[in-house]
Amino acid sequence: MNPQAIKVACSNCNLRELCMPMGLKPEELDRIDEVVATRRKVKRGAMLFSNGEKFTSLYAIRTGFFKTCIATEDGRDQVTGFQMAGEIIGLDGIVHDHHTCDAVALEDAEVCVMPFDRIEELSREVTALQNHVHKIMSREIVREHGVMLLLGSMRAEERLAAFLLNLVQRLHARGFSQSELILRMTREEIGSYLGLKLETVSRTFSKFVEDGIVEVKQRHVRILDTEALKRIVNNQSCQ
Amino acid sequence: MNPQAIKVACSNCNLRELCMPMGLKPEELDRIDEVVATRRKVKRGAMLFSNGEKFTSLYAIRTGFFKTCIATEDGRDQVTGFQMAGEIIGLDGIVHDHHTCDAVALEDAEVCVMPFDRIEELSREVTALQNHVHKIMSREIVREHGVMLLLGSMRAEERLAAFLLNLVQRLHARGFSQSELILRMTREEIGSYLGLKLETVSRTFSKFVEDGIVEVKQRHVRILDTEALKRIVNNQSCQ
DNA sequence: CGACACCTTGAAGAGGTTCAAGAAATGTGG
DNA sequence: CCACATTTCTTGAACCTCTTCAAGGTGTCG
Repeated sequence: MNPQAIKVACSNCNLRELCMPMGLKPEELDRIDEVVATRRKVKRGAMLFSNGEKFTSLYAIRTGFFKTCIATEDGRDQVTGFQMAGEIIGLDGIVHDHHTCDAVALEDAEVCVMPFDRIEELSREVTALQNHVHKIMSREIVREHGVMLLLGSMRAEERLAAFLLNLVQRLHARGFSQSELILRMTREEIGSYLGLKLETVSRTFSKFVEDGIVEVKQRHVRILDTEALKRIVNNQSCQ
Repeated sequence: MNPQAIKVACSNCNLRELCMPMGLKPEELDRIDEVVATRRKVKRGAMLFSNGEKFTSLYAIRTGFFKTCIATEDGRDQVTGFQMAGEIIGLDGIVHDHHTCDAVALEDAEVCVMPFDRIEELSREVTALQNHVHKIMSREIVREHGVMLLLGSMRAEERLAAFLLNLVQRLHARGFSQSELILRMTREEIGSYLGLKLETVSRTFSKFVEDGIVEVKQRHVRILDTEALKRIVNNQSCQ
């Protein structure tokens, strides 16, 4: 895999508002361009980085779809997130200068490589960038709180409903449909993320179909009743 | 509750190595002292900050023990972490300038108040501080990955074993016993953190006692067989 | 077109929850 | 300092959700 060395600019990237700070002065914007060293293509199924690998850079996803996951010696495996265009990946590597999870492309993808030392250097000078980096990390912490809530207190239907709502919401923010989506991951990967077995994911999809909440044809999902999904997530059981 | 305004210095704090960067030059150390504005005492049961509250500062725990938790409108509740001396709390607030969880003192506590704008300002000048802030946030992200693995793939015994090992390990790093600890939280709070009901936590403790792995008298726990706990966490099931 | 990966569905079983009752510890006010 | 109220913890029994095991179906890619 040869990392393709295409020099590119954030300043005319249409994802800028997703992965970079907004409201920059022109001269700051020029400096931000220095953050992105190169772009790199990652084939479906290939790893962007893997557990144990030396940490050098954060990556902004330009196109494609990733999963991050951790695997333990004893064979356990946990998907810790799914990432799409405009999202930043690789934050786990900062603490120990080595990555602690794998990032796998679930479809052909392209990322902007942002060497972290350059980010640190530049964010000492451009306050907006510094603040942006902090917010990105904090956002990831808050997102994970949400996943903990899901894994710790929700039942299968609630988990899958929350998962679908979260996916369409993020896709919608990127200009895609509010009601239709194509899953880039397998039932098993969804299950891993949601703390369920793939059979349970499949059964729960089937139940949603029976109830007229969604249409499912393999990985193609059409949401027929968003409100019903929201009710499933918010209502019931409590504690 | 009157926030006690005692001006203090990191430079002679024995927790420095836990919450501040190491290997600073003397002049940098002096500057770091500027980060801590005041200290604040928090009574057992009181909140350091709460969901929705304006974010202004990070807090370094000097003494005492906290839990952080999120509560949803529909009555769900999830403990997202337990924090002890030397740990930093409040990172969730950075993204939206408001806290998204509650931080509750589980015993009388004292924290160092570190206004975040001051942290940002200073970390533009002191590279070691900048790097330290990044590492702290990344560490929290990695910790949460571990919790996701626990919640997503472990059974009750494995969760409790992992929980106990994590607690003693952190306590030991602070000079306490490797084998004895006092739980500062209730069974219900442990359960919330581990995605279990309090009865299950209680039963699992009882099982560990039967198996001669620990001694439990209410909140006082003595670990008799650390290796057994490790085996419980690492071995079995897989998939 | 055939091999392989992925998905669905059924039936049985296990692990954890729920409900309930009682015991132990803790805190409070007289 | 003791009595009482309250919180916390333990344990049992029934139940339920999700998992496990198994088999067959569907889709995809070389």
